[in-house]
Amino acid sequence: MGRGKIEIKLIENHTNRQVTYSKRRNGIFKKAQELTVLCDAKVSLIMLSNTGKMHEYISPTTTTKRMYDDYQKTMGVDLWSSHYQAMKDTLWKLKEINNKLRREIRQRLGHDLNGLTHAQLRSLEDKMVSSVEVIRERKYHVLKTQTETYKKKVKNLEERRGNLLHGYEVACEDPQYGYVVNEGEYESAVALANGASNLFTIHLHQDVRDHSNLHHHGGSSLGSSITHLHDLRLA
Amino acid sequence: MGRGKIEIKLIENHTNRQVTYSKRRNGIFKKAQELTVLCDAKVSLIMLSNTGKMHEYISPTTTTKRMYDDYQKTMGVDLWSSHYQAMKDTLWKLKEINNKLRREIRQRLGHDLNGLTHAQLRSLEDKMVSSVEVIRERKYHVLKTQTETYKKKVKNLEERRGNLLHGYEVACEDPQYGYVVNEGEYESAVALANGASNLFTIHLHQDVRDHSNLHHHGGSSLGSSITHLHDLRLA
DNA sequence: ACCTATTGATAATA
DNA sequence: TTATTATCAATAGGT
Repeated sequence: MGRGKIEIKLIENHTNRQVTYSKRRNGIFKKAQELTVLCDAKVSLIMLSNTGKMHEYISPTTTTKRMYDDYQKTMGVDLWSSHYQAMKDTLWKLKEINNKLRREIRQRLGHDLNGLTHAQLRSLEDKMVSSVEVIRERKYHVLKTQTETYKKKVKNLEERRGNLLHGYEVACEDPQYGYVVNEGEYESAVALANGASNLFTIHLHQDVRDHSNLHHHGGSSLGSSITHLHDLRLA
Repeated sequence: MGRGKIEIKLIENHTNRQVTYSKRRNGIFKKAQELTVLCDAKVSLIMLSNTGKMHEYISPTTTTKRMYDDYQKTMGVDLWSSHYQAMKDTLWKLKEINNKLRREIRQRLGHDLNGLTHAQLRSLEDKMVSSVEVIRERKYHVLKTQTETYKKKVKNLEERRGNLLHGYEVACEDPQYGYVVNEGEYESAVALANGASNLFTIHLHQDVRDHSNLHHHGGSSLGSSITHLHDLRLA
């Protein structure tokens, strides 16, 4: 249909191909819309040109997602199963690991010991005892370090105070002054020492879907009677 | 186009509608195929009649899944994210919990203690010590129970043996006979006692996708030049 | 984009 | 369902 029949084979001329694509695409869109109305059918039509432009028609009575969901049901082949399966597997493995970890912790808390034999209990006890030893050592270490740090701070402050007093040659004998300075610095030191516990925080970050590279420009050369036409460009 | 132009509105006559659907459907399929060839385009066309019959055309150079994937990328909105999001969330939470559990275990093993303050270490130590106490008690309990079970077994066997000897009034003084019986039962008893540890097994089961309710019948009234046409019926 | 000769699609009918 | 065919619709090539 045209000024001469054409063979159904790739149109070599690039411009010609573009024009034909555009014309025929609109033709198919119109036919899809007519079928939707005439026969109460639901149509999902997605077209991707060789230049990367994407266009779709979807019947107003449905959505693209629903159409593909129906398609999946009908085909019996789960289009997304490959996506799903890996995730399901991961999920399952994580759950399994999780349960094992929980059990281990419970046992180390002294619960859930019913299933363990005497030998297992003995082994567990030994491990716990040696772990307690490590913890105890660490505790002493922390205590010692903290004390030393504090001592150093105090010593340093005393020195600074001495220098101050000496440098200005001020015979300020009021003991309250020095005391206040000391106390102030002491409070800071303690706050600093305790503040270290704030480091004990788990920092989490979640990857977020990238929504850039989306070019969506609507429009259609068809009449206003045709709605639900989307003109999209591949990123 | 036909013996008279028609308004684009629902065809009331059921039979007429069916006929028109069938004809126009094939027309669109043909045009989709022509577009694919002429313009090197990729087309995914899914049609669902009001009678529940589903038909699709997909360009030979691609697959329905790939078209849908591309479509999603272009739209930026992940159409199946609703399916996945819950799963993704669960996955993330599990990972988080997992990490916390691991950390807790490591700390209870005496590792990773660097971030803990003296107070935290002290608390951990106390918990561990009391847990060890529970484990120790359990250990003794198991030992005691096992011993008692064994004692009972032995006693029971001795009684049975006595009854046997007495019942048959056999003056079998051969000490090896009784010894053998005893030993055999002893082995069983020990095996039974140790066998309890086999109960310490986690039973796992995974749900499997249901693939029933699939009706797939191919075919198309178009010529052999049009391939990749599927005629499907909704389950 | 628009035009129009020509081919292609199809509504009515059998 | 399938075939025919008079008509209308789509479009190839040119502006």
